Amino acid sequence: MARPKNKKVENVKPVRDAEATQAVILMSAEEEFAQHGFTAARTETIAAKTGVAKSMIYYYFKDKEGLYREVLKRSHADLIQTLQKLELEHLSPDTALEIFLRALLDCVSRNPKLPTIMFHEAVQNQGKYYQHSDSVSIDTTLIKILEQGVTAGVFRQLDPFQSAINVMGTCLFYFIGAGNIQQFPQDKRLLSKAMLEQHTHEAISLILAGVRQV
Amino acid sequence: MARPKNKKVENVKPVRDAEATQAVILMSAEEEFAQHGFTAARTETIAAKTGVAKSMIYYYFKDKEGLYREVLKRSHADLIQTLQKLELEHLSPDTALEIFLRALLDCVSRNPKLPTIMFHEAVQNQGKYYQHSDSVSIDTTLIKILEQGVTAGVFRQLDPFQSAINVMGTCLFYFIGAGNIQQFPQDKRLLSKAMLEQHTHEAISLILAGVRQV
DNA sequence: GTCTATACGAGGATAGAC
DNA sequence: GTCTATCCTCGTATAGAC
Repeated sequence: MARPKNKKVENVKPVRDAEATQAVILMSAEEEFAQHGFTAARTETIAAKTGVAKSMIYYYFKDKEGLYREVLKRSHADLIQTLQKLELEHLSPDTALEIFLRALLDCVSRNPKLPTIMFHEAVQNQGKYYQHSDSVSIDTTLIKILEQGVTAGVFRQLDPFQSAINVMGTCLFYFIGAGNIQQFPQDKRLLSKAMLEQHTHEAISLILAGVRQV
Repeated sequence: MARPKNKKVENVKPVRDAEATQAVILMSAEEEFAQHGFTAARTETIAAKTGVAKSMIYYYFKDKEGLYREVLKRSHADLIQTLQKLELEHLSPDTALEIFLRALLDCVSRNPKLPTIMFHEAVQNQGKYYQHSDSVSIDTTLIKILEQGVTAGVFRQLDPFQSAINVMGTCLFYFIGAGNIQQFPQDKRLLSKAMLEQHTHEAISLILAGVRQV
């Protein structure tokens, strides 16, 4: 059976599309790093899931660390940007908090791997691949909101620093446990659209009720 | 300067105390596994921090996995036991919740490495080293308390399952971030006694206020 | 029980053909 | 740009002396 000439129907692999190749590597790498962290991640596993040769990783990203840095950068980009353009200054603390939380939860719902990536980076590498701007500034924003709420009297007497951490925990821990608890029947997977929306709602309710002055 | 005879002051190492050797290995291993998880942990690093030879790990624990299992078991023992003997059945849901939370936070404050060990196990290994009894039962207890509180009307309308996860997050996330955020001046280390007590207080306050019916 | 030395496999990285 | 084949370091695990 003859094929149309000038068309490689069989042997689809050598597409020679640089962008596409990088994209699949990055996607596979994000998954691997999210589950295992930098050290325990295997370049071979990353390559295997893409279909492209392992050496492509080194061609495009120099080495494992280069790939890791790129994954870290891209994973955080969306979150950083979203939170930066929030304009919370002129809002009341409780509205600001709700908007902040909704934005945060939207981001991580879109990219559920982000919390585990952050976690591995924080625990394993003590955050050494983070620029001082990144996740630090996230917490700073939240601390400020809480501080203003306390002084304004709309939030109860809480420690802004400690509470900021706990609030983040309420939002993000869900995604850390997700991998472990997801062996559930039906459409109760923790990362299904319905469950993610519910988590967003539940987390925001819990936090707002938790900080409010009674 | 002569030393008392029959006393090895110099060359302290060959003590030949089996229990002591195992103990130092386990302590060092717990630290290493807490930071890096099973795969990324290095037996050489574990041994180096103890002063005993690397081969002692294999002598006492067969292999890296055997050591890991033992660390896992011991780390969880305290928590499992403490929560099992709580007797929460005859208490009102809000009192039960507070007691449960205080017990949980006491345990993890005594052993701050536990949350990161759990985390690594959940994310990296998808909980495969867990028996079905362990951390699952922790959450089950919490879910039951929340359910009873909702039906009794003392808690607001919340989803017990989702809220249980979020409550755990409020308590435990602190310890996950601790390694990363601890570069703080003075006695503001996140794992200092004062800060741990404050965290216990802040977390309980946030949760109780967050679930209560208004 | 403890150590040193070493075997062996896994995994990161490179060379060179196509 | 992509692949295959190979190198070599690092890390687990064992052998054997003390």
